Amino acid sequence: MLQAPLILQEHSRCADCPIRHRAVCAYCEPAELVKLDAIKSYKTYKAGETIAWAGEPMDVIGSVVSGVATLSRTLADGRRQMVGLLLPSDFIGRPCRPAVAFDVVAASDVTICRFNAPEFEKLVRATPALERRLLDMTLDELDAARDWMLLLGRKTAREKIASLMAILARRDANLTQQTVADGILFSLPLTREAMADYLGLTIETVSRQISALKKAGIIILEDSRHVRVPDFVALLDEAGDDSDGGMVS
Amino acid sequence: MLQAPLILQEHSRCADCPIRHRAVCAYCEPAELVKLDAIKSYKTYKAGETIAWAGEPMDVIGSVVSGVATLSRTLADGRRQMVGLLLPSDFIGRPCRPAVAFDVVAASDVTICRFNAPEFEKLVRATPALERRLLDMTLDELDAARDWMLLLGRKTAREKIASLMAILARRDANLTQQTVADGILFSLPLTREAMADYLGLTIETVSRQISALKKAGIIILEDSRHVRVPDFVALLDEAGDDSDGGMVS
DNA sequence: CCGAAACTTTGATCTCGATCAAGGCGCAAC
DNA sequence: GTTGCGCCTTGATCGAGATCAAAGTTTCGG
Repeated sequence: MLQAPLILQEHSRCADCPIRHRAVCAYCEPAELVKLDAIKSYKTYKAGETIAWAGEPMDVIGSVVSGVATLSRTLADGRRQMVGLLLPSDFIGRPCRPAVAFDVVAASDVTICRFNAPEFEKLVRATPALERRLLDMTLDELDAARDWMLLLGRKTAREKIASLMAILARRDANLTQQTVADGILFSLPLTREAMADYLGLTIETVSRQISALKKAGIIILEDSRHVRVPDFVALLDEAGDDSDGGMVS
Repeated sequence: MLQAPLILQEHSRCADCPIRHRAVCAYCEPAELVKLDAIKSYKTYKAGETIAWAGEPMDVIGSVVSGVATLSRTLADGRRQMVGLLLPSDFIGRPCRPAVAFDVVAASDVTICRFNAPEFEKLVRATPALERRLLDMTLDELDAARDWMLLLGRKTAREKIASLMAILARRDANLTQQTVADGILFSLPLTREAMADYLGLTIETVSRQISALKKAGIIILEDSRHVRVPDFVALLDEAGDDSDGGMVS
């Protein structure tokens, strides 16, 4: 079970960097916040731009401030699988590892709050609370990855689409603190191709299954990138989990 | 890249517990070994026995000494996906988490070296080196899980089987320190059903693809549970990775 | 406004792996 | 021995999703 995302009010100085809250600040002392402040900078990437290639030296450590980034790997013949979706407040980078393990690509325009890598690692080493927090986050990501393995290995195309919608709806609702009135409204921050790469499908199948869910009344397409879910429980039912619809780290 | 498993010679007192080496001892002081010694016990499970159910309170923390255990999740209608394979020297359990996240099942008779959970966690909290080691291990598992996502989402049945064979061959070779003479010989510690659950296939497809690889000369079946690989590179080629064939944590 | 490019949808057909079905093998109990 | 039970293999058929193909929609620069 994901702990509820921590919203910004706790430390006023975090207002400009949502990330530090969820990813780093949760268990750390105000003193560490100041130290993190000193080594951070912002960078914006255009949609489609590659932020880091697998195998490169690790210099991307930070978090997503806005937009969507993806982690993926591509086989020699071009088949691609996305292995992680990085939404605002998600942490990027593997602390204390020399190289990037998967390609990091901007799915939309993305702004990232970056920490100077060597200094960040030095700070981590010196701060047990930070290290503990990183372990905690990594365990969350591991659980999410394993939930996704169940989806990739055993769910039908329709269940895959419903699961993805449920995750995005939940994330969006958390971010906007929106209550469920005439249904949840959220945006699809991914192209059909990106969804296909995430779900282990083709774009045609993604499109067809979205149409099918629309026809069944489970979702309503405001336009091709905005979805309304009148009955979230019905959506979860389509997703096939008995549990809570899966989580992104 | 997996670091070479640490073999036993480093501390003589570890001789009876291979686990502590790979999972815990690598970075810790001899003093911590003594403390771990004090809270460990062994337990053996029969093949097929469930070691822990998802959702149960976490009291299984330790490592596999011999045999094979699996992590899996099952959908309401019975579809099952294995999300982790726990071979000798692999760590079991999520430090400092209240509940088990996936079913832990013995695939063969399994002996586990268990640590008293509360005391283990206390020791972790008090020992930054241990905590760092756990973070490191968790990152390895995360990478392995994501590699597996690529397999589940995008590889063909034949590539899946070849990938699994490559992983098992590598693990076995590492354990036995065996050199490649007339090929690598290793045992399949899994039933066809377990392989199917791991690869997102059915048992019939697993059986057929193993037969196909046999017919193609990529593998030689000594019997249904023992495989010889005359040319490991040819096997990797069938597995479809450009990289190193994938790793189990 | 037009035109081009990127993205999306829909249709027709094909194929890989699932499903259904039968039989073989190894082993333990009787 | 025979019976029964797990486990594995092989064959025949089916179907979900891939592939091939075409057309509709949105966006953006001119």
